[in-house]
Amino acid sequence: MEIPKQYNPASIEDKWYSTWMEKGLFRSVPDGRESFTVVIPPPNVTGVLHMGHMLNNTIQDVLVRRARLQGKNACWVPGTDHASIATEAKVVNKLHEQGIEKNSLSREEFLKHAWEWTDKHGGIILEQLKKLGASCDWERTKFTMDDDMNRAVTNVFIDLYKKGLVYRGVRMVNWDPKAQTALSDEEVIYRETPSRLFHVRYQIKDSDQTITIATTRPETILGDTAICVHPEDERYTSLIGKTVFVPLVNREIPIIADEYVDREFGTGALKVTPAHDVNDYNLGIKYNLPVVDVIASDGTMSAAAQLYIGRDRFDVRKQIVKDIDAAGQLDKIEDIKNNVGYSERTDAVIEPRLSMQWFVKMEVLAKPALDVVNEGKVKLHPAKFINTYKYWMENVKDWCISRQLWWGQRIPAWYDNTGDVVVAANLEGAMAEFAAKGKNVTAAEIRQDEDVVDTWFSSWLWPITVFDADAVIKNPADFNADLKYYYPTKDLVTAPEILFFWVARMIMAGMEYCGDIPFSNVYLTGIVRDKQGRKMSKSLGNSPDPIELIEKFGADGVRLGMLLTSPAGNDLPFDESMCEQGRNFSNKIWNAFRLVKGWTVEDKEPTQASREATAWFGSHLAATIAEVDDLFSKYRISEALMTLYKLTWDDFCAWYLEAVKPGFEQSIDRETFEATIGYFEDLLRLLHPFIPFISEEIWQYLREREDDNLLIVNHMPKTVAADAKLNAEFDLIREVIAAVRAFRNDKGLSPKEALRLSCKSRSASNQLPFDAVLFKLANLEAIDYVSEKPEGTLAMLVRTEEIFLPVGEISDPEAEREKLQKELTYTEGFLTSVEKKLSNERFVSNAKPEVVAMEQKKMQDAVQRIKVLKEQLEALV
RNA sequence: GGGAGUUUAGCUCAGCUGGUUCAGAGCAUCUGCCUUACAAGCAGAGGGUCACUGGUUCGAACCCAGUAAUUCCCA
Repeated sequence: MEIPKQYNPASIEDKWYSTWMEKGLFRSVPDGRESFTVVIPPPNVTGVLHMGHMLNNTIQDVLVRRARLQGKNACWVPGTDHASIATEAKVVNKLHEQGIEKNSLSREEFLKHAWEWTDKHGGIILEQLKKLGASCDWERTKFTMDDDMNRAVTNVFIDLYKKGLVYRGVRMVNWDPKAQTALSDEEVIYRETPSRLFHVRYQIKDSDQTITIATTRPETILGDTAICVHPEDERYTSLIGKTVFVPLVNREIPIIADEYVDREFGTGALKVTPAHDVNDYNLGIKYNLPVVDVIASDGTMSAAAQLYIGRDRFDVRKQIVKDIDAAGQLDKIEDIKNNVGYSERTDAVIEPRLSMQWFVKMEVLAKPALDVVNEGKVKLHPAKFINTYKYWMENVKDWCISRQLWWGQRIPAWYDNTGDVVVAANLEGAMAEFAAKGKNVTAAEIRQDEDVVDTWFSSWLWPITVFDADAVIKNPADFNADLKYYYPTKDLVTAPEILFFWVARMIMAGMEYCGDIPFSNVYLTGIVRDKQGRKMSKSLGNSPDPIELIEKFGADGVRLGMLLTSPAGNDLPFDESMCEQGRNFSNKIWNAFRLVKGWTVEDKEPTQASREATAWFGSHLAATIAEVDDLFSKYRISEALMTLYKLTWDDFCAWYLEAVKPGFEQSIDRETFEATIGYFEDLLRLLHPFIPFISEEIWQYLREREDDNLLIVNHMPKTVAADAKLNAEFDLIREVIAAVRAFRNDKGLSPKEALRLSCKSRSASNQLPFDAVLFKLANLEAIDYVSEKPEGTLAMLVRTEEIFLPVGEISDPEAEREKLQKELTYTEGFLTSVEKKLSNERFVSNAKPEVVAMEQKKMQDAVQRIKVLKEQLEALV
């Protein structure tokens, strides 16, 4: 079989993905094994794969594939999120392009369009995940707006309402007066806009004095209910507690003091308009101020304004300034720039507006969710996020769950003509509820709340409802078999920015509805950024297309590229060159495979070098596996990968294979060959979670395999005990070999020219370890054990081993002397510092005995080195 | 404005309980090699005021305080 020199991923990846699928190897059903469950953070149903998904899902796949190889019943549940705001906005835009406006459609008509859109674009992202190699159980694919998921949302809303945890309340929303709708924060665009800052004098009651405030929105003066100053602002302390008159309408309002006020801005006195500014609203709550709502939903002045009723707020802004000036209360006008919010959709200036919304009380729910993290039942990786989590949970605010949208689960609240409200799953239920209140209301008199719930109100149930959507109304004993088996899930992989929105709430829902945590570990990824450190986004166009990357570097290459330098919680400045490194690694393994595959095997005695290398690699492999296990247990996935990368590239390819490799056109003995294949298999097992495709491909051709012997469902290497002494000895020999190579490099000698190496610090009865490997890889013709430096050699020190290599004559003795002298000076300095330390009584009495012993060893080594260096210097003369 | 984090080689990051010759790894760079698996490669080398200032300690990249830069979350 002719194997190409370069690994070509394209055909291989599709082949293995279909094989795995056909054989149902991603499928999981409950059985007697330990479960290992991961639920995907559901991506937007109509979204396309971006680099953030790539990182996130690669990590999940690594964890899942590793668990599978550890013999666990691995179950990775995929799915998508209906993403109400994002999806609705996309549908609205698409309809707009077709000349259809949302407000010309009925709710039902609009939803029909939305479903069409969802059916057309939904699931693209899941298909893309397959290209990446994601080993999800696709038969379990869920959507947050599946019927059973909707049912769960309604049931939870009703349940929380009955428990008194859902209530209606007033909240400040971003109001678009043109579209007549509330907008989410994401839909408001802030732009620096030239504005004018008007300084207006308010008359103080029973006094000749006035107080001057500065405002960019003078029309809201009519809604003022207080003036606020900083309590330590000496200009105003005497005025605190007095009252002033609102200009033009002469309403009497108090002067209050709060540290919120910025003394530097404007005049240092702030008008407080709770109905039309978020900060003012909060001040209003704090000081129990009345709310005067002077702007109507269409942006005109309301009756409460008393003046200018029905006129647009911007006309009124001009007019009121004139009127205030006429009243002699306008102090001055400044030109400034300030940030004004505009509607993303209509470009109208956003008005903060109070409106009735649904809320979830969080305090009761947050408590257990905080406890399980504090107690370490749910672990965050990296742990630094615990601080943020705690801070948020201890200061948790009620959750506004209503959204003025149509795409999503409609709020199961029903109103009669009087505005009285009941909560029920459907109209019949609502009528029954009203009847229970003693009200006789007909179906025609009842209307359902127009709003839908926040998207997170469905996804906070995700780890429960993907298995048993009706669990939220069941006792744990009645949960279905899936939920009982798979819940709690093990690892959740997600981005830190949704730690609160999603992760915290899932923990709350899990505790509330299953009485147990939803997952044991939360792995928080970083944000994928471009080289300039900017977040990757569609609008910047700085995000590479993941599918193109996969085509260029192979899925394995891209997976490595994503993981090589992305420790948990750290941002990942993405660069294609990392995928290149990943691809190169694939190629390296491929060529190791080519080498091994090309060997002819014979029944004969192994060489001494092969025996030594085989013994060492077995022991080193064992040590590395232990190290990798430890790193995984700490979720240091990048480091685990780097450890395996070095094990494969350096230890296996550069050292082991070079040591056992037969000469040109020579055969290899069976024993070494079998050991090599075995080691190669172990490497593939270890690497499979990271590079599933190439590892499976090589696995199949490394030996004759039965049809169903696939690596994906094989097992992790059986661990043996590592021999630390052996490994340390090999490290020494590596250094000796490196020294010989460096010597050659330095002296311009060809690697083909065999050298005679002499060693002083050992004897024939105490030889260097691994001398056959040394002999082969350093290309020696002999190893002599000597008591004196042989003539015509150059001495070198490797740790405490003194070795000599022949040099016809030293080409540049001066440079040699300088080098030695430099090292001698350094070592003497080092010795001095160690001696100083050891003669310090406080060190000797305070430091741990091991540390002192270590220092003594250091001192002895240094003395020895100095002695050798001095001898070498003398020999130079 | 409130809170949390980060700052170590050109880049991305390790450095765990303060103590191994502790200042590390990968990539990049430089030098020499087309050495019969691999130039997507091999061998070797250089590269750091551990952000700054002060403190604690026998001893600080690590602990404490302050300063600066920067990122994120909430407002």
